[in-house]
Amino acid sequence: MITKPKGTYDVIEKEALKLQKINRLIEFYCNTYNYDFIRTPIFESRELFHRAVGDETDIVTKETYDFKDRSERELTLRPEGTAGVVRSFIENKLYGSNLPRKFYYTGTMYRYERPGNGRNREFTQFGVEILGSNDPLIDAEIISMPYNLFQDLGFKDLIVKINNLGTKEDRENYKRALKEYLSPHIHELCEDCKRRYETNPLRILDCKVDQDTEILKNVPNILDYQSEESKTRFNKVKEYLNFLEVDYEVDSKLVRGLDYYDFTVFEIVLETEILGGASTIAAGGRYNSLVENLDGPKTPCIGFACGLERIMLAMDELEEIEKRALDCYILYVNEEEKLKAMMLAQDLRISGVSVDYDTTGRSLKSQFKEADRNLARLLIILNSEDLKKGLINVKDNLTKEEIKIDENEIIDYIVSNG
RNA sequence: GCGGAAUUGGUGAAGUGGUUAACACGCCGGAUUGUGGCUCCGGUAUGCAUGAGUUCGAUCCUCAUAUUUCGCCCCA
Repeated sequence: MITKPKGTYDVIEKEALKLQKINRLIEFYCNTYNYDFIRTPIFESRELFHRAVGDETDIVTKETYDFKDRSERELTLRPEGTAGVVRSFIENKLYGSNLPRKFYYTGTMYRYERPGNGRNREFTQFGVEILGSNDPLIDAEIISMPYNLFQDLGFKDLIVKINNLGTKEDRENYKRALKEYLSPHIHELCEDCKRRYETNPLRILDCKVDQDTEILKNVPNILDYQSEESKTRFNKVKEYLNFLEVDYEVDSKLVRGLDYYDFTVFEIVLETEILGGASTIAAGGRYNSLVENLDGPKTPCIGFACGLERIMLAMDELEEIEKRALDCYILYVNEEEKLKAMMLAQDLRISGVSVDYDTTGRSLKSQFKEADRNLARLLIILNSEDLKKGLINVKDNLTKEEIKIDENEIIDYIVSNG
């Protein structure tokens, strides 16, 4: 038997219902927020991700699916969605007018990592990118949008964590102060942090091992190392979030794994047993230098991405999603009736009524069961005797009332009662 | 990339080194000679993740592989 590749999964049955529900809600929300749909390639040139996500990030150094095509082009399966959107924005010269551009997408992303609960090698992200506005109001809006959407889905225990990374200069200043503070304590840190001290000191902040030590508790605060302008900006974002009634907490140790972020960064966390260690369901931030770094004009941007698999997992805690109900199920026994069932189904379907009937040779009893499994509202029970008189039996599957309808009026009757 | 656990039908699962692998749900058929969802009866794994080994004999022991899962790392 051929099995699915490691870290992939099939969306079927209950999962399919959950995904459809999420997708409908996403579509609805993005319309109300006036976000335009965008689709970009699943694979891009390798260089794009190296330059956008960052050469030294874990995502690029050890998690990408890289391959060469038959013409030796170096390609990479996208590990995230922002780079492709920004590339498209630049390549199609969308920066000329109509700023800001607001895009949303859903699509599969690929990261070669250890699969587990809420982590897959092929996974789906819903994301939004707003290019061309540096207004703190946009920061607040892009945080409140998924926040509202998740609440609408039924999630209660949402925690929004925000932080301000400031400008590149701010971060350089802070890194210097951080290293200065940590240098006498290096030997007390965990092995990973010793390495991070040189490569990416900011990441020490959210280390799980050293988190509770005195050293990290008294670490300098990134918010104290920012310019007045940066601080003012952050205060505006928080003020707007208050107005939008987003319940947030400032987490000065929140740093993100992608290099392109500056100023506002945020995570939306869902506290639930089901998700275990994978409780961040959406995350994003501002990336004001990325367009420029990818050879476009200087354009301030912000975006977020949300992992649909994690949401689907967490939805198990919510009430059951009901299956799509069928308007009508046709039951028959003999060949003559079967032919009639087929033709009736065709006429009804053309009229916009959802209809089905058995094609496996089931007994009449089983056909009733099958109708119930499909949550059929009306049953058409064909009967040769009545058919000869031009009559068709229609049974209401709720009230169990059955009536005989003239063959010529059947379509109208079903359409108006279905 | 490192360490732990798991893998029996459509599903939930019990079980044993030796004839026909419990039980339940589901599904299919019948009782009900064309109107069901209750009841009763019957059927439903030539196989216990895959491959190899030990053995007279393995689903059960050993090893390898795959997948899943928990923690680390990282992230959505």
